[in-house]
Amino acid sequence: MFELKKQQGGARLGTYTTTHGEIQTPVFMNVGTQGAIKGALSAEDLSTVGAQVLLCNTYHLHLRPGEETIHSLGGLHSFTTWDGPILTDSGGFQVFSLAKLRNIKEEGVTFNAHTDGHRLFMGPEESMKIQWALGSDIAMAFDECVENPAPYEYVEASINRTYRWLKRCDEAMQQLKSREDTVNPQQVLWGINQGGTYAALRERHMKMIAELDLPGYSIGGLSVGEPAEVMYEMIDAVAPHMPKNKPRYLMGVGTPENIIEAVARGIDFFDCVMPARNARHGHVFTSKGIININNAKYISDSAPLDENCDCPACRRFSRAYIRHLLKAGEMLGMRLLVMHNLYFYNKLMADIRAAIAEDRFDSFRREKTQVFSQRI
RNA sequence: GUGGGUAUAGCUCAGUUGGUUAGAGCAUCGGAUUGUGGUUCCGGGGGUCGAGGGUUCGAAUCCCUUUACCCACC
Repeated sequence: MFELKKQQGGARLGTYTTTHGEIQTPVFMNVGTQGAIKGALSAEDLSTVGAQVLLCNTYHLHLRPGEETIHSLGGLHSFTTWDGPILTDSGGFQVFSLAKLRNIKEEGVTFNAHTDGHRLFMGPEESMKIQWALGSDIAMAFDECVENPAPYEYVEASINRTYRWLKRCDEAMQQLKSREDTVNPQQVLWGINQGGTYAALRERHMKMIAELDLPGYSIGGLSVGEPAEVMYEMIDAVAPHMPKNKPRYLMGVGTPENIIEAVARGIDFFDCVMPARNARHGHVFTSKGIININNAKYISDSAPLDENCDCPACRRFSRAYIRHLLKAGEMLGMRLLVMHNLYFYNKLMADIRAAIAEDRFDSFRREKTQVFSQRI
């Protein structure tokens, strides 16, 4: 399923094949938590911004409209009309980030829904059942994302539990896929590495889950408040123990600089809410650095957001117009900004792939990490 | 013309029996955001309290004069 085509230093160029199409890696997965990218983007717009993969969320879609509804309508691909690859997150992170009162036990987690506060339970079997019903191409394991910082003893106990949960996820998925009403028989399960900011625990846990021989592995629980350097150290600790011929996914990351640095350390898959969320607040990624379109200096700026960008917003509209739309609360302002930022991220990944293919990733890395991080 | 009312930040308004450096919301300006609760969070700037005079240790607050606007009546 995953073909590693080339390596330059730590950076990898590959192709991951699903029944809904090939994914060229390194890749950025576009986050559409509730089945759509926030900012009024449709499945059609996903193609426009160069998206290869859509990421949806088990927990949110379970709350509404419910996985049974989506299953009865033929699964997420049919429901959203996005015919490309879809990855579903397991809900593990949402339990950690959204739920206030959560009670973690061996069976799973009891917590309060963020929508109306009702008590609900989710464990490995529940998460797999939902993701199976949704019919995503890649299902993520139900894991525990521990807080940062967390005591060593707690994290150690947690990775053991997350390992047991992973085995239960694997078994549940095998059983479910034998059912006649399976929407996506080719659905696969990826495992998630945890271990907080303890390199030794990260490494130990990675070795444990690698033995299960799953078709993909991810690193979770990072970019939750720790410095970027610590995150890079954790990747360096884990990556050497990830199977070489399988995709590697760094969950929830990150800034353009974070992504370039992680690619250099051997990561193939990324996802992050940052381009979309920041866009909604006027924070724009450009080829020359970061701008805040809310700033007064753009009030009569006739230039596009990024003169080197070919996205629908930049091809046609001025900074002044988009700033006005955002200030005036017109939905189009948000939509154009989200489209631009996602186009930028997907283009960034295409540029990274080209750089690796042409043996110039090192210079690309040196040149771009600085530029993309600066404010202009 | 007569009577009544109002006047405090760009806007809408609080402001206790007169008592620290006159506040809020919105607007404005800037920042934050990392496996997304879609208008969020944090911070900054901005006032001759309509004007002038008086009382008082001290006035946005009390008194007088005046100006503008609003309402009612003639």
